[in-house]
Amino acid sequence: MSNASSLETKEQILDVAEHEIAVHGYAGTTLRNVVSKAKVNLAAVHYHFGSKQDLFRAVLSRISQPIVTMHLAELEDLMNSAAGPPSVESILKAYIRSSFVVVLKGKEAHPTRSQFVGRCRTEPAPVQSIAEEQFRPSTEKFLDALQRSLPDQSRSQLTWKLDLVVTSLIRVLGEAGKPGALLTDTSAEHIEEAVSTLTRFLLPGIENS
Amino acid sequence: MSNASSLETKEQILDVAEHEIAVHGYAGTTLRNVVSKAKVNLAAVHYHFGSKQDLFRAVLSRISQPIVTMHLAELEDLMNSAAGPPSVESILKAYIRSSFVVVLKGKEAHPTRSQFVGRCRTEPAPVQSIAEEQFRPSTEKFLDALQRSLPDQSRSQLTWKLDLVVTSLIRVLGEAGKPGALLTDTSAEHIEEAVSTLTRFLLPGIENS
DNA sequence: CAAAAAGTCAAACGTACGTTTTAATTTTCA
DNA sequence: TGAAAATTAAAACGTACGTTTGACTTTTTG
Repeated sequence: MSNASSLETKEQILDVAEHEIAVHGYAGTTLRNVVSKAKVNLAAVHYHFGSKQDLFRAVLSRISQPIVTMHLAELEDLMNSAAGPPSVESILKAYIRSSFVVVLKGKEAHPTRSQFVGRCRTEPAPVQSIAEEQFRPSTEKFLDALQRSLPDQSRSQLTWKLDLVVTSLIRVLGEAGKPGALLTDTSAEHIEEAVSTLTRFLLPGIENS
Repeated sequence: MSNASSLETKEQILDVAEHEIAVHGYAGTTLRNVVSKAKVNLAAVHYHFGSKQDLFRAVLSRISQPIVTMHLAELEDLMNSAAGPPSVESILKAYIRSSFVVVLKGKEAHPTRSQFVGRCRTEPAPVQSIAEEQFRPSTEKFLDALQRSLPDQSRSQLTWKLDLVVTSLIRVLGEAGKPGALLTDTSAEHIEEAVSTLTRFLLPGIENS
């Protein structure tokens, strides 16, 4: 069975790999660099994960699962809270807020996590499709919700609009802390303010035409 | 001196390198793969460009220089065409249109070029800053223009807003042709329509608050 | 408390990388 | 045309990669 020290090893590898892939990309990340910073043996990666690609999947799952779970729960709440379709603003805000909250939740990892997700969307074919797959359930549900509240807009119209919403929020999260960024601080008040600001920035474009 | 065949060699290397870096990223691109597809000798890369990083700079310059030149010219036109500051819509539309036109101009290369630029913005430190540097003159000028037309908004506000504009237009260009994308066709009419649509999507968020 | 299972470790596997070297070939131009 | 410059070519340089192996150590458990 597994013991505490093996769990520590696995988590240290995951932590360092997440950071390294976020900073250097998948191809730019070497296992030797990962195990060096994680202070574990090189063979531990293959013992615990099997291969570099499987390690990537494990890192991605650890990030995406809480996000998707949070998204679906928030959407469920929204659907049950009122009769009739919720407003576009409430859908958009729920999507943005839950993304921000779950990504920024961890004390330390936030720039790493959002850069990791952002990087996945521009990585070469195998990596990018693995990521898209993992997030698809939540984007599909939100697309459905938007479609119900905006029946006059075509599906493909809402598709590229939601895609730009995701693109924008990932950018904001990834740029957090840099000069001129929308998100300068990760305190609860600043997060909520950034959520409102980004919602206000994107909402009219989604509702119009 | 240089002759026709050496120019061909250089351009073939640039063409293939642009494509390979766009698809596989800088770290994921190998010179052996580049010279193989370009049908030139491995040593030709170092003879003509010096190193892998210098090759990257050359590829980036070939892409960024026409874009920046076009941007500055369009902005110049805009400033001279009317008395008083131009409308935010005209500034935004000029920026988006000129980006679309110059990137989509070449018959073949458009998915490659926009993916290349998009990738540069999320690449690790040396690569990303080289790209930011190359595009800074045009973004600075557009930021100044927006500031003049929106004096009530702070500089940092306009900074993240323009950053999201750039982020969005790169995403639209990079996703061109995929199902559900905003840009499905690269005919002149579709380009102009996409420019208008994206402008309409982003304009209210930039003007408000 | 041993036997078995789980985990760690150092070393080596073959492969591929960016770069350099040296020589052969082609192009330029007095 | 023939020496000089520019370009191409093949081979090797040292390094680093992902992965595998086999022995060693720790933990689990009947």
